[in-house]
Amino acid sequence: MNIGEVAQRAGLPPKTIRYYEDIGLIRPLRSQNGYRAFQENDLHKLAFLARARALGFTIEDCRTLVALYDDSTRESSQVKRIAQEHLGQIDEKIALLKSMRNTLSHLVESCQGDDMPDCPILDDLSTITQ
Amino acid sequence: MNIGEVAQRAGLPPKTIRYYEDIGLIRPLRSQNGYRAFQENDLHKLAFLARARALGFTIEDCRTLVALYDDSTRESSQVKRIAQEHLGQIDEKIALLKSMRNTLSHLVESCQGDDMPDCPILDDLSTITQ
DNA sequence: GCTTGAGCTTCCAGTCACTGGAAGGCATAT
DNA sequence: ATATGCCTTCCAGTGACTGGAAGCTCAAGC
Repeated sequence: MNIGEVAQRAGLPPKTIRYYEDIGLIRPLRSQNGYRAFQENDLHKLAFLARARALGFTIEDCRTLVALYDDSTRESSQVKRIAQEHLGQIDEKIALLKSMRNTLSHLVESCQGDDMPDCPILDDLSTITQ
Repeated sequence: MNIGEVAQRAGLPPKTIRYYEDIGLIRPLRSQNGYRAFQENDLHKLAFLARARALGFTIEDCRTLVALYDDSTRESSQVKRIAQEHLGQIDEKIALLKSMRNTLSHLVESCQGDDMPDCPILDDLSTITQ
């Protein structure tokens, strides 16, 4: 498979796949013409990466996960721990966004939104909070 | 005020304040010794920026908001519109994270997390979803 | 056989919003 | 005179790509 096909099937842009090779996440073979020659295994790894990234795992998480994926002697507890840590990070992000949402929606509600310059949003934002 | 004090009071690292000057968000005066000489107005703007960034507005949003802040002939509807758009983006991010959380927590629950290599998390991740 | 166009290659630069570190000047206290 | 701490600029790096240029390869059409 050339990069175009594998990109299609894994759901990643070719640029990203080249980047993943650059940083050592995958090591596709090369054809005689210099083209990358992807095997089934590469495709699965790339699909893996696409899905893990979509779930918000960092590239470094992915590096560990791919290594575990390749390692037949892994313990599933290792994978579970990484996933749980990530779940915790997602929860933190959600909490932060909810708090931001809360503050901002109060501000938006309090603003007239007319042709006058008075704006509680700007007033609040420029307040120094010691 | 020197940069250290203003950093303290606005709640931003000095490095970030210099960066904000670099990209033209603020234009502090200079003392004869070359130090930045911040006025009250600069302080308020920096507090504004700190808070807006903490609420997740992009730098470009901030640029617009600061311009409106400086513009006494602004209409509050302009500010409200930007805030509402941002609120929508926050909602999108929350929805995305919740969906990620959902998928991931199902995976985590289905994984034994023992010393065996079998791991539904890895199995799922490597599945090609057409 | 020649051309055209798509697809592939590498390499360099840019994105966003900082952050770290080096090298050196300035201010104040001892 | 020196030590310290704050200030300055400049350069480089982060994470995870993304865009674009210049050039090679391949398959199809004439």
